[in-house]
Amino acid sequence: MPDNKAVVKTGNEKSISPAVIKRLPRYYRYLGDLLKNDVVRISSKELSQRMNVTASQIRQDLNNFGGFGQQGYGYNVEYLYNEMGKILGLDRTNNIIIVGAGNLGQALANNQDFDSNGFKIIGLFDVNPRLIGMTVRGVEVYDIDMLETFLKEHEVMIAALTLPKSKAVKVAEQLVDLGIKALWNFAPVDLHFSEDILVENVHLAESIMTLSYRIHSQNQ
Amino acid sequence: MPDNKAVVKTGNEKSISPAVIKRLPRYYRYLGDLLKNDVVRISSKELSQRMNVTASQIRQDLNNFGGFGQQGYGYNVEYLYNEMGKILGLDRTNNIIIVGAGNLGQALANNQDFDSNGFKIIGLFDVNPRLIGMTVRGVEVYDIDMLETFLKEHEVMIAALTLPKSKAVKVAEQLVDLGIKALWNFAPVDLHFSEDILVENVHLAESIMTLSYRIHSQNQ
DNA sequence: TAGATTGTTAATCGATTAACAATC
DNA sequence: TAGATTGTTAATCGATTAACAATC
Repeated sequence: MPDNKAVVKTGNEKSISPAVIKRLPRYYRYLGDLLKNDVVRISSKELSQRMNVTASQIRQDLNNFGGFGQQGYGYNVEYLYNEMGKILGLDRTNNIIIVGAGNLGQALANNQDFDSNGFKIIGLFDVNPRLIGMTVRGVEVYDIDMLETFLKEHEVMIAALTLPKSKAVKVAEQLVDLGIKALWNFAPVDLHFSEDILVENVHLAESIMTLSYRIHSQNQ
Repeated sequence: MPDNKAVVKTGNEKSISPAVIKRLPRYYRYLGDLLKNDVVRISSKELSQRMNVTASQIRQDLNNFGGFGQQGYGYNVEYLYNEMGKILGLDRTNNIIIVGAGNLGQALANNQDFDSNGFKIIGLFDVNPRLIGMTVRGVEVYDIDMLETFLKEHEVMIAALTLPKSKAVKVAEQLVDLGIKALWNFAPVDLHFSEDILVENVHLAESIMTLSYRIHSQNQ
């Protein structure tokens, strides 16, 4: 009987490095722009010049997911754009709720970029009675007490956390308990859950601080 | 006559790697939290456990800027916090203008985190007559035509760009012409200027896309 | 002093770039 | 076919981790 070690697969066979993953949306954006400008094909070299990266990196990155190009030709823009969209999970509708309907939550709800990429904001939640009942771009603001009911009735994977630091951790725990799988966290705290709960942080204060650092370190 | 090559310095003698720079604000945040909780001293080991990084990395990162610790003792939290603040340029007032006074611009203007770290939003600008004249948290929204006048009267290094993609590039060029040194760009475009103009991007669409990628690639 | 913990050098790991054979 | 450009392997570069002598 032949031993069949290495036959059992660990789920994620070839895991893609975080560095690569972070670059994917930028490729997608450039390809979308090219498509809009009716560019039919592009070589890794030309794309590299536009994006200010190396052609080698582009080819390496793309080949993590398959051979999308053709020798002597380059890449078909529309095909590659669509394939990248599938890789990014943009070929389906990703329902999102926004918890915290203040300025930032409303700004997200109003952002058209999301809709056009398959993200659909289907509800905002807040504790503030002045906000509850409002609609933002057609999306209602619900009482945060309605979360459980709402999440039973709608399939939602992603919750954006646009609420004060003090409430973020507790609400995040509640959301995870209610079945949310991914947190898009705008609060200046680090959230820790089990491995299968995904967290993507947008730390604005940290972003502006790195800019400040660079300004003040510029000339020594 | 001794040759004195290597005496002329290139300005930035030991340039800090981008990876390190990006971690600095997070250290600063943790130290601030520790300080608030009246923790007087902390070892790299304990901090590493709280932050979920290696102690080695913390020591390496900090030692890019000097020896802030003491053998056998660790780091004095208040001292290190203050030193990090200086490194990040938070020990002075950093004036900011926000160009684009929509939801996102208003959200930034309302964000208290910035004030407490030495960032001061001193003006918003927009083309929309409905917004012009409004105040957000005490800060006025000006006609975008007033930019030149305003920037002559105020010392501003940083401009936040919270306006539509279509206008971002042109307005950015105008701001650079008017002497702005750093752009905090929220529009989904890449801005390219000469080396001394700093750009920090916050690409929200790209952020949510990486989350989407991770969701859909989770189980194969 | 003994114990703890830094600062720093050396080793490892991972990511980027270069090179080129394969091939359209 | 000849030229162009990919896919992929190998070389380089940079960042992280480990180790430990220095020292408080």
